[in-house]
Amino acid sequence: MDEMTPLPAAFYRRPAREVAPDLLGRFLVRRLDGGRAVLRIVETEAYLGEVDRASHAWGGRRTGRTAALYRDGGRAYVYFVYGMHHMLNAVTGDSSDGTAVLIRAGEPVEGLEAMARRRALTNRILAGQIAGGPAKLCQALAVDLGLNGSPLQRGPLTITQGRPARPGRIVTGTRVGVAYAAEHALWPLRFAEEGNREVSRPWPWRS
DNA sequence: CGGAAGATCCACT
DNA sequence: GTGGATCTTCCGA
Repeated sequence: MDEMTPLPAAFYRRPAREVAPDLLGRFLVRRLDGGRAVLRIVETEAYLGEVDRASHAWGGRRTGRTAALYRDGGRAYVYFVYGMHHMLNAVTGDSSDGTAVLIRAGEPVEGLEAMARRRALTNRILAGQIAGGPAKLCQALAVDLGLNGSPLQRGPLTITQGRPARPGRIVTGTRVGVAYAAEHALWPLRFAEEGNREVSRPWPWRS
C-alpha cells in the first residue's frame, strides 16, 4: 500500500463532507503523452447535492451537464465555467446523491516542468501559480471535458493514497464563490491543510 | 428562444 | 479593489 496505490471505489462511497477532508494529502496523478504529473491535494470543498443550493444538483436537477454527478462515487465530474475554465470534482456517495468534492488546489510532486508549460509560466514560479485554484489545477494537469465521468481508480487520471494530511492540521472554512447560495454559503465545507502555501487564498477564513 | 449568470483568473488602477 | 474575458448551461416566457 504505497503512495501510488489508487484509492478504492469504496473510499468515495461516503458522504461528501467526510470524503472532502480525507482527500487532503492524496496524490492526483495524471498520465499524458507517456509522462506523469502528480499534485498533492491541499484544498477541497464538499457539495451536498439536492439539499445544497451551491450544488449543481440543487433541487434535484438532472441535466446534461450533471449526468456524471449522478453516478456512483469514484468518478471524475468535470465541468466548464466562465467561458474558459474547467473544474474537477470527485463524485461521492451513490448514483442517487448528486454529491461531489471540488479539488481546489494542489502542490507539485512530480512533472513540474510540464505543468509549468501548460500553465504558460515562464519566469520564476511562485507559490500557488501551478495549481493554487481549481481552474489553474485543471490547466496544469490538462483536465478538460474529455475526462468527465472517467473512473479515478484507473486510467489517465487517478487519485492515490499519497501522504494524507494529519487530521490535526486540517482547517475548515466557507466555500468560495457561492454567495448566490445564500445561507448555504455559510456551511463549513471548505477544507485545507493548515499553513500550506499552495492553498488558493490566505486565511483566517470564516468558519 | 433570449437573457443572465457562473464552484475563476489575470491585468490594471 | 475592480472589471473584462468568453461561452456553455439553464430557466423562464
